[in-house]
Amino acid sequence: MKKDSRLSSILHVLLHMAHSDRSMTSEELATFLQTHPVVVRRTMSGLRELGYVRATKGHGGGWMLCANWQTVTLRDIYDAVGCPPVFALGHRLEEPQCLVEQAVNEALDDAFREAEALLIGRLAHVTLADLAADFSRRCRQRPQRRIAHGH
Amino acid sequence: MKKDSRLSSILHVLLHMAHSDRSMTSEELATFLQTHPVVVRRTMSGLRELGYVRATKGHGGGWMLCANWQTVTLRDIYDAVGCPPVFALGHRLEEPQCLVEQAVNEALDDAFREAEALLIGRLAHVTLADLAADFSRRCRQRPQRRIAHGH
DNA sequence: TCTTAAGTAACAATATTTGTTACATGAAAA
DNA sequence: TTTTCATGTAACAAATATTGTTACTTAAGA
Repeated sequence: MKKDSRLSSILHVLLHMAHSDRSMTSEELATFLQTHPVVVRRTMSGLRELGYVRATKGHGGGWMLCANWQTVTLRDIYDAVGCPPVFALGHRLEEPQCLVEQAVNEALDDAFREAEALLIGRLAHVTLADLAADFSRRCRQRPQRRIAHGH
Repeated sequence: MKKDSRLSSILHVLLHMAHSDRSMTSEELATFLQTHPVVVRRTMSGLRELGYVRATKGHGGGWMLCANWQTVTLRDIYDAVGCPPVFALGHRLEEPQCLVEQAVNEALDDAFREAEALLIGRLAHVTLADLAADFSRRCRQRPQRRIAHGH
């Protein structure tokens, strides 16, 4: 299954915007992501509606941050891009008639619910400022990662 | 992203097989899943290779359980179907050159790793016997779920 | 008025799971 | 021995979701 990279992409461009004092066009941001400007506008639209960024048209226009860097968390950004499904695993039917299938689904859903709660909770405890500080810290402490890093 | 339902499907048919004392054909199992017999053979092949089930050809043939119901866990079945990716969320690039993107990816991966470890750990603590017992318990304790259940 | 840049709809490309067909292999029954 | 049944597997089609692209509109500034 193709993975949804909108959260990762948006966080990437937000950090770049934080290091710029002027507005940046969709084309500039698309260069960071090696993608198409329309993809940037589409993905950023959720953040604009929630007031985390502002877009202006015409000469000198583009995208400006207006989120509170200290209070907005990765979970807020996850919500802003539309709360995409977390798991690639699922059920054949959501509301099966078969009792056996109901039992299997509920047993699996127990585990899925816990894992999702953990993940979202972790995202909710990282602010954009934390992420930026983490970026700076990584650069200072682990410069060797600039060359190559495993996955 | 389309969700992978192989784990759910396989557990479903395994529970049905547990309630049968004869071998069952791919066609019978496919009826439970409302799918095609070839899908059953394809998905079961991993379990066959690991010795959790045995398939016999010809008249009276089909699939027979030979897993230790007390020791084989949902995690073993997850492995048997090929350890499909857990998350629908991911990164645009796995090994980006951009330092910002590296920092974002690693921050997200920390959360993903924890959530995946929790999920897999939960699956590893549920044996097939547990699941069967849970099924029986659900039937006894919550018969109203037979009619409808939310999701 | 012209140029720049976002907003958006519509559609193509891409990737993954699922569904299907076709054919080979093997085992049991007739 | 031939027929029938059932799995094994490759190849391909269908369905679905994300990503990429084009075309056009709206709006702001030079």
